[in-house]
Amino acid sequence: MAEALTGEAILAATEEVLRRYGPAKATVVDVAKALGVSHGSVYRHFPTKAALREAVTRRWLDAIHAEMESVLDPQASAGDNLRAWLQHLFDRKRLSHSDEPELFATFKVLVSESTIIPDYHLGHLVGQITRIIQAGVDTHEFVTDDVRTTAQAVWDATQVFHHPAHAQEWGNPHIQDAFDAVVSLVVAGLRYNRIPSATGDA
Amino acid sequence: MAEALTGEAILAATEEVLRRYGPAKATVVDVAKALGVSHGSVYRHFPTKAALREAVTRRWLDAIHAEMESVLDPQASAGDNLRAWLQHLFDRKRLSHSDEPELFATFKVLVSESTIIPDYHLGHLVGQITRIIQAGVDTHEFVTDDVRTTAQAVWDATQVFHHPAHAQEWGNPHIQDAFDAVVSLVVAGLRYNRIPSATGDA
DNA sequence: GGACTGACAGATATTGAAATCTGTCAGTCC
DNA sequence: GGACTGACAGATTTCAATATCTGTCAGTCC
Repeated sequence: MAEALTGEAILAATEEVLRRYGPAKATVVDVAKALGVSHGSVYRHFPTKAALREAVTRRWLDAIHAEMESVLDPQASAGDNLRAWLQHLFDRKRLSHSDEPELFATFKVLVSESTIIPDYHLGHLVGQITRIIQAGVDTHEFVTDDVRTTAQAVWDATQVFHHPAHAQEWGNPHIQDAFDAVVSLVVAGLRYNRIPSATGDA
Repeated sequence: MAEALTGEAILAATEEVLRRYGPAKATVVDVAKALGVSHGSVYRHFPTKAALREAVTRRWLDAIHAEMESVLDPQASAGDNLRAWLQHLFDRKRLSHSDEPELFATFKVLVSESTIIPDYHLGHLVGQITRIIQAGVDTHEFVTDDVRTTAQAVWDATQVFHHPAHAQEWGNPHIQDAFDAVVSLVVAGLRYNRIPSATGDA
């Protein structure tokens, strides 16, 4: 009858069902209904409901990763790049939270229920920060013993501005000031930062 | 018959009931039963169940505040004081989370269900950080335009190590390294940090 | 013959009736 | 007369019956 059922079509339908019903109520039966097929057919493309949800989540995160990649400007200083990158991530998350709260909550649940997805997301974004900092070290704008560890520290220090657990604080009218203060502190720290090693030397 | 029923006795009994039953199951009737009185008597001392819970929480937080105060060493440098203070807060929360997970979860719920308690706790601890940083500014160890804002930034940047939403990450074997990296970055930043003002001047 | 269906077993979620809890207050007891 | 009791109304929670969902697979249909 209609075109063959593809994984892509199932992902799109799943996203729509998640958007409409939310993560708690969206069922595989709903997805099948939306596609006009039996739910058994969905299991022909995805082994479990969890795998289906994970595939949708990964697709969504990949879009963010690509978008973040595009923020970087090879001409700009590392400090400016880092600030712009963090600002863009914060704006992206904050807007998503305020403008489409249900979708934001949906992906918050989807990300938290997987064990590998958070590592995937974190690894990718910390990798981008690592590259920004490495560029800064190359031009002697930044100083650090261990770029990777420092990148993780930048990520950790800015958790309040991207971790969904802190989303309610993003509505605070002074949140941009708080963001600027943290980023200034972090960027100032990158200009001369040594991580204490086990062999001594504070 | 027995001694008169005091607010203090009710608070102690409430803490015990919370410890035993958890925040979801602990009832005012349980507290009254533990004290051998009718639950109406409890309402003679606390207007609502919420007020009772809040009083217990405040007592618990006040103990932490006093303990944190005692960490400060007037002889030490501001950097060392800040590092020790943050380390102590982190250790305190991490130990509480691993050694008495139910009690930790209980107070996490109690703190989150109040509107004024989190502000109270945050205001007090950021106040302590403010004093540490001010001492550093006085000795020219630290540089900052706005001590209070910078103190808030230090608090925000270290949220991963004290906000209960991140408690699950505290079990990670490398968490102390992550802590050291963030604190080093922050302390390095304090040595020269200017918060961008609305009038320009990056 | 390979994509799809639909009935099925066990697991999970929903529902509403019954039980418990919160907060009040007239009354008891020293 | 002031601290305490206990019965009460309305709100919330519990629990078990009922319905729905997940994942499987033998069978259907182009």
